[in-house]
Amino acid sequence: MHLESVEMPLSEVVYESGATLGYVYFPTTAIVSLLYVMENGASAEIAVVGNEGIVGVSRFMGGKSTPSRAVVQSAGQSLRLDAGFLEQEFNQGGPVLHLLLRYTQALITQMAQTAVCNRHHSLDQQLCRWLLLSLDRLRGHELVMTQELIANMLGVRREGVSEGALKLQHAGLIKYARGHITVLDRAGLETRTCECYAVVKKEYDRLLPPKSAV
Amino acid sequence: MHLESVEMPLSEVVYESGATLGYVYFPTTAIVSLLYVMENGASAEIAVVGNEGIVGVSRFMGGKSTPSRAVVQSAGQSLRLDAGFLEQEFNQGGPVLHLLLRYTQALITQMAQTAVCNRHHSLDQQLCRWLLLSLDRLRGHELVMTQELIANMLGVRREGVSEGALKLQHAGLIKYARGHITVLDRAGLETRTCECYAVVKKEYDRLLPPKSAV
DNA sequence: GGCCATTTGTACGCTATCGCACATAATGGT
DNA sequence: ACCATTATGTGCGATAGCGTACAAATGGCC
Repeated sequence: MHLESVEMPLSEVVYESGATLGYVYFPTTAIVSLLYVMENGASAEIAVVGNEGIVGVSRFMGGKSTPSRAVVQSAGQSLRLDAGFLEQEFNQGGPVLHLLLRYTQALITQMAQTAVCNRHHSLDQQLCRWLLLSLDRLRGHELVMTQELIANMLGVRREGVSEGALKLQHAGLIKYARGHITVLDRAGLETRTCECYAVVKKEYDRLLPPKSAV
Repeated sequence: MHLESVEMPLSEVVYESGATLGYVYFPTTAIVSLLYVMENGASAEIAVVGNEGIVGVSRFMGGKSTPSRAVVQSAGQSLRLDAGFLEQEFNQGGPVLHLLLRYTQALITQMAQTAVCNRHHSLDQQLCRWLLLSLDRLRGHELVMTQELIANMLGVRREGVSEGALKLQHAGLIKYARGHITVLDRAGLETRTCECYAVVKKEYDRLLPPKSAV
């Protein structure tokens, strides 16, 4: 069979910047972060992919690689599909092709909104957005993630995340403990985040209605 | 014929956020900016499209619309194609499909890099990047563009652009005069800009080698 | 039970950019 | 030639986030 389940441990690099992708991944319980690492080592997250999406879009888009890196943000499982097989399927057109492309458009929206958010919104707002994005892609209400790692994703200082997380904790929205965040008040986060979260969410719902499946 | 030439005046809105696209456009001499306008009116450019690309990618990606707006950044001409016709062509697969998708991937790279750049680089660097992106899509060395408009694109204050442009002018890299910028030293701009420009440029060259045509 | 590495909290000066206010300069229409 | 409009230059205090340094707390491990 071309499709097999694989375990994805936290911080695993799914693919490296510029590398040709041998597989594409459909996260089931894992969450994967697409991020760009700069020459000086600083990084910034470009998009998040969970069970709604596909890691390795560039493979069927024709480029086979991208300048970004994919890292496991939340450990879990994914279905791995041979890229050559997917390409074949893709080239036959039909519903598979259209579903993949609609997902890609949703991904584009997320990237675009990330650009806007990076430009205009406060660290606090972005932190809330990030927590919500992760939460949407998780089963429960707890994420395993240090402030250091969140800072890497957002492309900010760890101290900044520390302060932001404290505010949220004091407000009773989250509970933080050595790499374990429990979200207590989801609605509260939605109040504090910027419009970017809702824009992306709405677009995902529009392009990928819950019923659709491969 | 399905393809016709249209004039695109400066600042024309090619399509509005959320609107269904009736046409897609292949700029020949025009340059189009994709930007997102926030609730409070502030905006940020997400990508630029010139004669290398297509305005209205979302149409064949399946979404028919996007949350962003397309505005003419530099007046000129474009070829306009009926979206339905393109879709039809697209669905037949083959080289047209693959070219469009490769372009879309290049566009994705540009958006991703914009996100990174917004996060990490200085206004001065971003200004240089912006000038180079425009320059690459123009015939000559002169762009018609007020500082106010550049500020809108970059999502920064007009005063910031003013200061940045002055520095460049004093360094002899550009000449600025009431909405007319002449680039005198392209290499100088490349020195001052961040790595983002080169990353995107390289990826465009890789995905869309000069010889390819529809 | 105690040690050490990891994670988180806090402080402080620095810088880029913002928001606002206003001065100056060039252009075009009448 | 004049004036209104548009475009650009400049100054200032405010602030968000940075870089750095260090302290405190927690949990794993021997």
